Amino acid sequence: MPMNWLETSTENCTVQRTLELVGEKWSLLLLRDAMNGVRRFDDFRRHVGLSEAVLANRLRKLVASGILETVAYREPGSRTRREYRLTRKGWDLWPAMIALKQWGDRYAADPEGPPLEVRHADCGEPLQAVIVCGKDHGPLTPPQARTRPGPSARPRT
Amino acid sequence: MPMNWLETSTENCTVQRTLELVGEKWSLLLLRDAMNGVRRFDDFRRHVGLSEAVLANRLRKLVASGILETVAYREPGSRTRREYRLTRKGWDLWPAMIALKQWGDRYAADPEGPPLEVRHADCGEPLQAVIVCGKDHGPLTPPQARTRPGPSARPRT
DNA sequence: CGATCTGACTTCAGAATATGAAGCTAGATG
DNA sequence: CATCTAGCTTCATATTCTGAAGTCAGATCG
Repeated sequence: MPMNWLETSTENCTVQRTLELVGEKWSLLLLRDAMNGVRRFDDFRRHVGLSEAVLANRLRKLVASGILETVAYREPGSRTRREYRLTRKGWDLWPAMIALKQWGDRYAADPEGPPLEVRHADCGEPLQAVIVCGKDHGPLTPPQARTRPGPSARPRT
Repeated sequence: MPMNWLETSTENCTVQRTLELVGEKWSLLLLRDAMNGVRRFDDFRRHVGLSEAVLANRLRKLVASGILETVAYREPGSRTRREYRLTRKGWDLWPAMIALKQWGDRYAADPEGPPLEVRHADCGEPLQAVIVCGKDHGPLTPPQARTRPGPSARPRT
């Protein structure tokens, strides 16, 4: 069992594995749009602004990993088509998306603010991503966290 | 002012701007390592496992955007060198990192668990990324959020 | 004082990935 | 049965990444 992070193999790092699924160029932007209700190939293509070849690849990959699923739909006067919807697994990336948006709102927004606001439906206050612990202590800051090797920590080869 | 997301320009989207800074391949993995105490060029290179050319580019970009800063250090018997440390702005990506790790811990970990554990120093409970609102209602789920165009929303051209 | 070592890069050729445009396909519709 | 369209594929070109080799400057060694 490695004693510190530099000696620990990153082969089974869960951040790394997450990024292998959603960390490619465009993937998180597709999920941003999906979380805002976009579902169709052409809407993704035009709104996100990526090439069709890459879009088809990314959607395939997100479906294969269970983050999106295809659902048949039919508009009157058109044939059956498939749209892409977030699964539970996909929606579980919502806190990460809000956390990225929150950072961008603070450090990268236009002076007037962000182009999209996400608020609590009940009270109208803006959302925040915070870190708490299993006993609801928090919000926590990095110095309040303790990091240790986990059960699958293996030494770097 | 656009009425819905599909008609809204993504040019000033804060998620997109965040990903332009940290969404390239390797960037978030470098920040993962930085948050775990890695500071030196060669340690990043060996532990993260990317090429030196790309590492130099990424570090330059992260320093240019104020996420990392270089600090001179000197080990006895060596010349002065520079190490890379997270700034406040860089540490503010911590909730996003924890949120990505949390998703990976749930959906992409080895059966035994993750190779790294992050717990509350005081009570030992694992950390969680949760979404709350400014009045501390929460944790919130996607259906409890309301999304609207923000102050800088512009129509798509 | 010249030779060697080391950490931190830079350069470069070849491989992988993205872009933009054109083409294909299968069910409507006229 | 010819045309239209959303949803892909294919392909040539451009960008980005990889792996290896080379550069540089300030130690230390002999």
